[in-house]
Formats: sequence, C-alpha cells, structure tokens
Amino acid sequence: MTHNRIKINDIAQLTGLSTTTVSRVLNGKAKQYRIGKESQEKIKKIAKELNYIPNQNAANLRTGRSNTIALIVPSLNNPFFANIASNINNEVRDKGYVTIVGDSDEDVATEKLILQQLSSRNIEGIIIVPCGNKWAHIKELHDQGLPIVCIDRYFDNLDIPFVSTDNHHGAYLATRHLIEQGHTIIACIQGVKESTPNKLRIKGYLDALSESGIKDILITGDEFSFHCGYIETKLLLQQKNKPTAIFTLSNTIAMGAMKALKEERIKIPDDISLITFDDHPYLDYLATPLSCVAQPVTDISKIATKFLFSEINRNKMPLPKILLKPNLNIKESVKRLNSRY
Amino acid sequence: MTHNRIKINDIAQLTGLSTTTVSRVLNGKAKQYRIGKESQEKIKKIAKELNYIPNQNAANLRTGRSNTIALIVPSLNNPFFANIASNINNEVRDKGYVTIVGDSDEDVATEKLILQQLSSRNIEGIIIVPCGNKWAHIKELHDQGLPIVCIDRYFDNLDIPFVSTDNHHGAYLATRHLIEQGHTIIACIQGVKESTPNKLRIKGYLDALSESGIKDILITGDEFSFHCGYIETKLLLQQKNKPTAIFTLSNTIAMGAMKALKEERIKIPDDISLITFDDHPYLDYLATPLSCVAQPVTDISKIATKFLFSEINRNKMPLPKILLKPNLNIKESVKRLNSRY
DNA sequence: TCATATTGCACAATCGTTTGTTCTATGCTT
DNA sequence: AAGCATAGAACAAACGATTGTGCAATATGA
Repeated sequence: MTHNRIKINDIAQLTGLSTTTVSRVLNGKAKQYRIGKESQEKIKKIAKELNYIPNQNAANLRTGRSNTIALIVPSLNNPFFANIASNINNEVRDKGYVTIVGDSDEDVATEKLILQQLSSRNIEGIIIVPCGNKWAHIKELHDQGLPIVCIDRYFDNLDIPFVSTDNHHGAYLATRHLIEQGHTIIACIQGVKESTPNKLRIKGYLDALSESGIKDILITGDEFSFHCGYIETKLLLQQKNKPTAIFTLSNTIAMGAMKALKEERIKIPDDISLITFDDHPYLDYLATPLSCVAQPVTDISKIATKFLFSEINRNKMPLPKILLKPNLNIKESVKRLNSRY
Repeated sequence: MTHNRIKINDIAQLTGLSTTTVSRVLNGKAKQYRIGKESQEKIKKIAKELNYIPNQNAANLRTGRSNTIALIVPSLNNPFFANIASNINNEVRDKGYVTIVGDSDEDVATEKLILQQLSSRNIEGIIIVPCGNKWAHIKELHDQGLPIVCIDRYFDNLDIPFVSTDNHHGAYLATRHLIEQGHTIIACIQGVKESTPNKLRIKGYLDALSESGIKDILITGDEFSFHCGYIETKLLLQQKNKPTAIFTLSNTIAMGAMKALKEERIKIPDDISLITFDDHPYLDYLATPLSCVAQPVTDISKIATKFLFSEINRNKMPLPKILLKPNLNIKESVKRLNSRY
C-alpha cells in the first residue's frame, strides 16, 4: 500500500550523511554520538519537509520494543470495563504507546486465543481483567518475563501483580448497610464463583451477616452477566423465604435483576431493596437510583498503567499487589425496615 | 525480554531443512512449492513441539502486512461506541487480526495524534468515528491508499466510504412521533453542528415540523456530550416559550438532560416529554424508560468490518456509502397531549 | 538411451531500522 | 614537530521473517 513512503535512507541520501547519523539524530542521540549542529539541523529539516514517518516494525524488529501494550477485558459492553479501557487508553497514548484491545467475551478460550495472537507481536506489557479463574496461560507469559498487571479480577496466590478494589470491604459495607436498614434476609447474587474478587465479596457479605448474628445465607449465581442476574432473581422470587434485599455482585447482574423485578412488577425499594457492586452514571437516573459500591476506576487504571510502565522500563517498583478502598454510594434503592425491631 | 524465543531458523536446523522450506510449510504454501509430505510433517511436528510463535514484526517488515487494524472512537465511555468497539473487536479477531483502539476523547487534535501514531505501524485499515468535522488528516491517509471506513459520523462530500444510520429518517421519525402525540413546541438539543449526522438529524427534525406546519423551531447545543445536554436543558427550562418535548440527538446529551430535569424536579413524561437518538439497555430501567431512535449497531459494525477487509484484500466491493434504517423504540417518555385539538 | 519434465528443496537478497565499532580529520599540548 | 585527544561521521552486521530464482535428482517419454 502506502509504500512510496520515505525512509531513513532517503534522508541520508539527501543530506549526504549516513543512515547511522540520521537515525541517531532522529532518535535524540545526537549529543551522545557527537553529531555536529549543522548536520542535526539539516537532517531534522529534511525529515520534517518530507514528513518522515519511521517504520515501527523495522525498529521493533531491531530493538525488540514495540511501543505497544495490550488491554484485555471480559467485555467492552460492560460500562465498567469500557470506562477502564478509556482511562487506560488515554494514559498509554500519552506515553507514545498504543493499546491493542482484546475483548475476551467472558470466555477463557477466547482469552487464551487473544494472548496467543499477542505473543507474536512483541507487545511490551499486558493489563488484563482475567475473565475466569484459569491462570496458566497468563502465568506462562508472566514467567517468560512479560510485564503483566491484573486489574479488577486477579489471582491471589500467584506472583502476578494486581490492582483492584478491596472487595471484601466493599461487600462488607454494602451488606452492613442493608443490615443497618433492618434487613435480615439478604440474598446475594454472585459472579464467577472461583474468582478472587467474588470469593472476597462473598466473604465480606458473610462476615457482615455473621457479625450481626444473621443465620440466613442466600447465595446464588455463577456468572457476572445480565442473564445470571435475571435468572437468579426470577428464582429468588419463587422462594418461600423471600429476601427483603438483594445484593448483586456486579452491574451486569444488577441489570438482570432489575429486568426480572420489573417483569414481576416488584418495586424497588418498596417491595425489595437492591444494592450492587459497581457504579455508573446511568444508575442515578434509574427508576430508583441504585445504591452501590463504587470502585475507584480511575485510580485503578492510573496505578495499573504506572506500574506496568515501571515494569517495562525495568524500574523495580515495589508495588506488587494493591487494593484500593471502594466507596459506598447510598442512593434510594434500599428501604429502611423496622419489622425486626 | 522473552528473547530466547525459538525462530524459524531453529526449526530449520532441527529438521535439517532450510528456512525457506520451513517458512513455506508454516505458511500453508507447501503444495504451491511442492514440499514433500515427509518434510511437511517433520516441520509441523517440531514447530508444535517447540511451540513456535512467529515474529510478526519480522514478517510484517518483509511483507508490509501487519494483521492489524485500528478503531478510533470519540469515547469508549459512551456505551454506544463501546458497543461498536466490542462488536468490531470480535469480528476482527475472528479474522486473525488485532485491533488497536484509539479513544480520541472527542478532540480533533487527539484524533490527529492517534492517526500519526498509527501511521508508523503499517496498520492495514482504519475504522473511525471521526470526532469532529475536520477531515483533512483522514483524507490524507485515505489518499495514500490506506483502507478507511467511517462509521456513525462521516463526511458526505468526500469519497471515503461510510456505514451509518439514516439519520434524517431517524430524526424525522422521532419528531413526527412527538407531533403525533400532540406536541408542537419541540426543542432539539444537537451535537457537533457541522457534522454530517447532526446536520441530517436536524434536517429530519425540521422536515417533520414543517410537514405539520409547525413554525416553532428550537435548536440548541453544540456538542455530543453530557455537559451539553445538561446546560442546554437548564437553559430551555428558563424560556418563556417552554417546550413540551425535548429531542436529544445522542444518548450522552439525553443523560445530561435527565440530570437537569431531575434537578428541577420536572417529571418525564408528565411535565415534559423526552426522546433521544441511541438506545441502550439501561434506558429500559430508567425512572421513565426512554423512547429512542435505535441505531442498528451490530449491523453497522458487521458491514463496516466486512467492507474494510474487502478493501484490505483488494476485492473491489462496490459498497462505498451506506445508510441503515434506524428503529423507533417507543417506550414511556413521551406523553400524549391534547391541548392543541 | 537421451532429452525433457517434474519434484523437492536451498541460496541469498530483502524489508527499514539500530548500534558496536572503526575511521579520519582536526585541534591541542608540550 | 610529534603525540594524543576529540569531534564527527560512516561501515556493516544484525533483527527474523518472506520470496524470486536456481539447481540438483529423479521420473517420464519417445
């Protein structure tokens, strides 16, 4: 295609200098290699005039650096991840890098496929929201020395760095809030069971319950998806021991739950209370603004990027595993019950 | 980093064959170059055993093909674009390509910057939602022979192919719907004025009005943003000649409008009706489910990708400019007025 | 049996950079 | 004036694949 592009050699010819010199000037190594002022200016001038655009592939082949990182998320359709993607993309661009984005579609096989595709491209690092609880393929790359940071979801017992939310605390806050409002039959619709954040959220939920001596434990679900929220809510509504509150462990699950509740004409919070993990601007304009555990998305993105680049640049930054505090955003979806007292 | 990776030459050594032969077998050109069955199997076996991963940069340098396309959107945070990104990403991955995603942040300067970054990478094609009405930098690349498809927003008078919605028709439908429900004072909050979709939407709005002999024309706004929707709605509410309905030209504008309305305690649709361009799952769960003009996002993504690849593969596909019909999704945000009759 | 086809594969150039090393002036020192 | 330092720049070898062409060895045909 666009292959009449001008190359470093053309500039060399036109300036009467060597490609070596041109390369060094254009890479800002002029002083280091004592290139004369005049030569420098001549080169820069011509390069600008001809609109020289270096061929990154050639450079990459030689240096092994691609100025490219990858971001893999379970679904760009999930506003939570889209937000992360947007943030990271901006951070990365400012460093002169580009981001290859992979959408694993919440499917481990796809995730593996994407990592494979990436392996052949000399990307310099990966920020990933692992979609499942399988980590062999990720660890393999990490072991080969490829900088990797997990965000949001991660693997506790591995030595792969991560930046996430204090999920236990978040779930604890949400559950305690429900309890404080008088709820005692609190259902929790979870996502991927074996994933670390999910386990911790469940633990937070359980801890809050047991702290208050509540024995009714109601955990269902197995996917961070709309569908899961919908199905499980439908089922919950069938129970004899109907919950007065539902705690959904992701925004997608919450949306599914809302659909089910709407279908059954059950009002939030009058008939049932709802609280969820993950915030989103839309939540404020819902029929009932949804109380939620807001994750510090921007900070997570920033820290993850910063850390990834410190790894890429081999500045040993001592920041392997970090959890940020979430925020409990109380809106209007939780009703105060007095039934118990 | 991971530079003890095995290369084509290693396989050549181990099999006792030449790199040429190995390359040809691994690229499926065995028949074409009459490589013997035995050699083929030996090569494939070893390649698999050693988990050979080709260095795309080397190949790319030689062939000029990068198996990479770029997608540039104004904001991944906008669920409409996130949805597009997700769709395209999946399409592209299935073809063995990867997607570099650029978030131009609704800023032309950033968009230019991104295109520059991409120029040096031998990407094979671009799908872009141009953020503004400036096209010189895009046309330049297109003129150099780089396959480019605009989606959603596009430039009418240029020869750059596009896939979008029939914006005129969509706006016409929405406006006519409002009129049919008895509204006569209908405000329209627009986005980037000079952009083609915006112009066409405005035209659809005007055509519907004039068709019904409505003289009150109320157009404000200048950005496809939350902020614009918020501000303009606030201002509209100050007018003496207050509109009974608002038509927002994007989902972001609609959200801003909702915020303003909520602040002013103005109920939808009781006090004012609202209809918007762009659908989103969340819209169904809003305080008042928002009637909208739904764009065929999936089809747009599919067609755009298909066309881009036909360009990349130089199959001259006669599909330069295409507009898909939008759908009017009537929900509950438009009130039937009888005041006029 | 000799000429010609065909099969199977290797040589070596090439893609556009980067970079360790070398080389030649010129200037400086004493 | 001889010796050495330094400034300024070029040589040429990589990086790891792809590919036009050439060259044996074997098969085929008359």
